[in-house]
Amino acid sequence: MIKNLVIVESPAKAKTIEGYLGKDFVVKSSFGHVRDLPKDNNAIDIENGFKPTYVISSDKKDVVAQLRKLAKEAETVWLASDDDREGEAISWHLTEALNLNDSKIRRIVFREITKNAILNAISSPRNIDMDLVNAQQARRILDRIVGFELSPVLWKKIKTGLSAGRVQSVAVRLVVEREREIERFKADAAFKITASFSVEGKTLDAELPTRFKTEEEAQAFLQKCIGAAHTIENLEKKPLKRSPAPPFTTSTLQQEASRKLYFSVAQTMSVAQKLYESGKISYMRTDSVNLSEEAISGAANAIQQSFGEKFIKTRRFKTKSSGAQEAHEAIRPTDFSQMTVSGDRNEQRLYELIWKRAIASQMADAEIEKTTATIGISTQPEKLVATGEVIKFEGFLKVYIESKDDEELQDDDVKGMLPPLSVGQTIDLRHMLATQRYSRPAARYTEASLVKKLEEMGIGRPSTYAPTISTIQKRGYVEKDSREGKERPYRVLILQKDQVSAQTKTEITGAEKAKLFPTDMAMVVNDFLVDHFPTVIDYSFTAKVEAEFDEIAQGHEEWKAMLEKFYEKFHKRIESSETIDRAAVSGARELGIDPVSGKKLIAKLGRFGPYVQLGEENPDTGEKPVYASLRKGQFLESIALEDALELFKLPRIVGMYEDKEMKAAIGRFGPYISHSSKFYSLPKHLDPLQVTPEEAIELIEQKRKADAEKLIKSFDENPDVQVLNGRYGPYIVVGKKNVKIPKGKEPAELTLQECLDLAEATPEKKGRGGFKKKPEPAEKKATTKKAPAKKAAAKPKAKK
DNA sequence: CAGTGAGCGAGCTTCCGCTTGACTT
Repeated sequence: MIKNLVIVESPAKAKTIEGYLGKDFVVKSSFGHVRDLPKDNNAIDIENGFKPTYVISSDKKDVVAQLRKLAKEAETVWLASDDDREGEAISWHLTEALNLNDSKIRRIVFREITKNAILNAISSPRNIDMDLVNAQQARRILDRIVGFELSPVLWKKIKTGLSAGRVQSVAVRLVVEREREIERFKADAAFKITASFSVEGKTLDAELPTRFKTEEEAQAFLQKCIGAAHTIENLEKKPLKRSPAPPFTTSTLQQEASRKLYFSVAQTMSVAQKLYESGKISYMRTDSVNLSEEAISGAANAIQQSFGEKFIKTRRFKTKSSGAQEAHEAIRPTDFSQMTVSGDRNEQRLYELIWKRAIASQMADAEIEKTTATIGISTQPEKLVATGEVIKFEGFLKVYIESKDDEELQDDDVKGMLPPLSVGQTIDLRHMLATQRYSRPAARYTEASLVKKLEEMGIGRPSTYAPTISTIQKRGYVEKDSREGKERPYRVLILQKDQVSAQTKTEITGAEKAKLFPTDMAMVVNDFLVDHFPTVIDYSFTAKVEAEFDEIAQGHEEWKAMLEKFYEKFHKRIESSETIDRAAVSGARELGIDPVSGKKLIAKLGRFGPYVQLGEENPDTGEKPVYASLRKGQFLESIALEDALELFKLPRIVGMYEDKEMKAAIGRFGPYISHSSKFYSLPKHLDPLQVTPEEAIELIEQKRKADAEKLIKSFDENPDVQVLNGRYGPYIVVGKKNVKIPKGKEPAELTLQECLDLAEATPEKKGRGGFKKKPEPAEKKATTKKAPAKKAAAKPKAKK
């Protein structure tokens, strides 16, 4: 018999809270939502006022059963899910799923996990706010309708398996539009003048505030500077203050961990999860920059201990993002006196980052003195400017400096101290440079900078940023990739010892590391959605519906009426999309005429990905077009005629070996040789266009030798079955399936039958993503070799 | 990692948001 059952969302939270409450309280977790719309297409009865059907999520059956049992025994059930829209809905779903009646339940909320906050909450329970619950239902149903009506349109018009949704489609759109912006971008160059002086053995660097458009102008300027005297005309000192950034939210943590530790957003979340579960940090999915009073005084104590009174300046930050629901604190250490933690290297590094950021947020401003020296040139009216900074008081800079994205970086970001100067002082020129500098296009998104952008637009939630980023990659819309840059020449003019000389140097431009690139599929799908469903893919769509959800939450609007209004227009668009011609959305583009054959070259997106087509079908002459797939790094929108023509040179027959052809081509994993249905990757030094038969044969024989060394056992009766030695120890291969060897079995003594049985007992790997699914007919033996293998088992499933 | 690129059309796919483990090739 228990007196009080408290239900929270997270098990780690439950553990902490149980410690705060007496033994009259049992604290359990719901592990998030326990009920949801079923996966099928009839979850919402649109005709009957969008009536939803809810089911207990399959992975929550046990949790709900356990909670139901405890709730039955308990006198009072305290529903303590998060203080936001989703949390309110979780509480409501719990009352439904656990059959709780109103007299037994109390709804309580708190926004920080501190003893005071919990006890306060217990002393002021309230009822479940049905307006807030309805706002959540409207959100859930709208997302389901958008996703489940839009995606099938894509299956019909573009490719099966594609997806669209309120959040992911906008994320893809951002990446697509950024790519096009970069594609359109034309860099313009200008000459920047810098000068280096010698002041009593020390160096003083200065710059001309204006730039010159042409080399001639820059040349003329340097010429005029020959023999000039340089004098300090003015010295100005200005005090500057810098303030620390607020403590981390999910999105800012992902950004900093990406910039400083090179973590992916998923990696950041999984490392943070471990820190949270071991009680070292507060909750990591939050949009709040707020710290509890207890945390602030904890930070102040730690600062006092390590740096002294002078460095303390407590602050209460306010959130800037409008969509924030602030159900939790900002991300912070649970114990500020712990500067480091145990755990693996990544946990330690992420913790340190969190500690520094949170501590710095409660530290004094940095005081800086900025000096600007103006340097006159006796032969010219133009002035050079040198700036330097001296830190007078470090303040928060002692522990933490926020990093910036590439696009925000300035060349002169790091400034040192100037040598001692006085007005009227003449200084010696070492050299003056006019360097050609190109403007840069907007930077491609990283995972983290895309999250930042989404958050600014109020799209997505802390719990979904990382999953959204991986969804758009899994669906084949976006690829995280690195590119080598290209060399670009630039001009430098040098004035030294009263002589002006010029030289051409080269710089690397356009190199990218772990950036997001849209695929051709993303381009085609995005254009289709923009054309036919402009509303839902509009950048302000989420903001608009959020405003309506707020109205519902306030009780000013009825949720069914809101959905009705939205659905009417949206569904009309879905219906009229039926008539769209498939061919019109293939992204076809004419590249030009092949100068050799005189045939037309077209690039388009097909069922198997982007390809180019040379020539056209002509029934009169019997002429047929030839096709070639685009390679990694090539795109429909940007591939040039000459690069496309190159594609037709591969695959190429290298020669014969054991009466079979050896073909060279480039595949998903790079260049390779194929021979008798087997593939052999080409090492870097072999070019698929140049590789000789001898080289190819050597490659095949080497690979065979290596494979033979891995082989433990094979069976003459069935060559599809082998026992091999792999990276993780011995395993069995049956056809294309890898099978684990159970403990206690000697790999060398396995019989064929044992292998087959083990393979049978191993479940199929359910991987999605590949477009090559070959469902085997269950009953009939289908051995038709020539027929396209597209027949699936015709086993009608009971529809519900 | 090939070859393919029309349309026929079985039966599959899909959303967002809240939470953790179970996976170990």
